[in-house]
Amino acid sequence: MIDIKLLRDNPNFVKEAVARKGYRIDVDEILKLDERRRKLIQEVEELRRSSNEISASGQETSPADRDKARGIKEKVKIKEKELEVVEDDFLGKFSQIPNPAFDDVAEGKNEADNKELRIVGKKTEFSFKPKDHLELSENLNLIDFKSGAKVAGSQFYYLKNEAAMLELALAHYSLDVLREAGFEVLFTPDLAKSRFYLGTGYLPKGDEAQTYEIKDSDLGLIATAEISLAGYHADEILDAKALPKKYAGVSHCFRREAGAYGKYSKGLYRVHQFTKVEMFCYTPPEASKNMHNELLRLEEKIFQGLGLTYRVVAICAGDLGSQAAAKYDLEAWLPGRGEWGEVTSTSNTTDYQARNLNVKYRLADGKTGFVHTLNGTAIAVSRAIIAILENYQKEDGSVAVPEVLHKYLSFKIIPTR
RNA sequence: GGAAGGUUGGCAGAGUGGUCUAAUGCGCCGCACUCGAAAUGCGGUUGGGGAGCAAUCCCCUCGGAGGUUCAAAUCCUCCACCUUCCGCCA
Repeated sequence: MIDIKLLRDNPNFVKEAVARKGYRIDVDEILKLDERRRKLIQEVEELRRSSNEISASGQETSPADRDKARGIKEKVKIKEKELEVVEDDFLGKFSQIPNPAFDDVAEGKNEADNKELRIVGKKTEFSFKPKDHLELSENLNLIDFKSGAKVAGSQFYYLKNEAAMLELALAHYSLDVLREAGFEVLFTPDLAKSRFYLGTGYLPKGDEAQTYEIKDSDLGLIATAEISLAGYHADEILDAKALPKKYAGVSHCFRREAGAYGKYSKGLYRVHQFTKVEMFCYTPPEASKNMHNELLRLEEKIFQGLGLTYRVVAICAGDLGSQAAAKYDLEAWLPGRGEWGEVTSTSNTTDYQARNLNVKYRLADGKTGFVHTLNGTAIAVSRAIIAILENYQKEDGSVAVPEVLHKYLSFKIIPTR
């Protein structure tokens, strides 16, 4: 959520920020609720004060005072109920106000208005007609969607043979890059309590349920390790000297992708389960912009290392979602479809997540404040596999393996069968 | 799955109904001493919220939610988590 003071002191800024992101929220209504809420708080507190006065005065209390205190308590109960209703209403609406986009984020309504910053590498050229990853993985016996569908449903799969080894190698490779960059490596839980999977991480526009929930429990399968890594320091006050904290979290990611059928819903591109190495950082507020650049730089380093062609896309205000103040995507060139496909995403969520999860830091003078949190994909393995298969395929149908992965694998080529 | 014991401020840890406005220690901040530092001494230091220009005042906060009482860290109920032991298991 945003800072409530920002809303009170500068409602017009908030209204503009909401409009820039394309959200429809009645800010004035929220302000009115806040006023009402504060008035009720004053009334409740005044009642409590007078009752405290009676019992905190000394030792035994007279029967008359006891009656009086009992009477006050009745009134408090009624007022508190009233306050609770207003408070819930207020909080529900207030927490929907999105994190304002930075000033330097481009205006725009949706994906179409995102801005290509640069292309790195050249679109792979072939002397033959390149196949898409579906055909390649079929021919090379790498992915079994049919059995995946039988056992778990459509858009589940078995990763087989060299592709399975490739998955491990890609994770290992990206972790080595991140360890060298000072990241602490964690395998996180693949499940989290609702407090963390709601509102923390991956939330699509719209209200479709995105998370798989565990029956009769408060747990859900995480859609990204961003959720488990953001929860890692929830309700903690971190020493300013210990910042920034940089984590590389490995997890499986589970997404229901409800209603997301379309052109690219076949194959590995959009699946219900995949492995991902996620970067997640906690920084002091003044350091988050630099860290965001650092995360983008690392994403590029990883993809450059793999020899893949990509472009960097700056996400416009209307496509940021509620949490991010700024966001960059990397899109890899996918010859099989002849288009760019999103492979990473890095966001600066400033103090928006930290306020929800109550993550603070303490300065040397004892003052505390909310940290900034940032996240970025190091490698979404399934999509990286698509990019490798489609870009490294050869005319005879075999696929070469990027050199940087050789040291993790016992093969340098995925041979034809 | 069974049994027992726990959860107190940044950390450790005392506190079993009434100045708890939470002892004490560590850490941290300020001041004094010092050329400077260490040591020492003195003072400060949970977090959140509300009123006020401010000084300041008030409310809440001892794992969470309810309850008993004029009064709850302390008593009762439920829940979560942690530790140890037994069983089972990779």
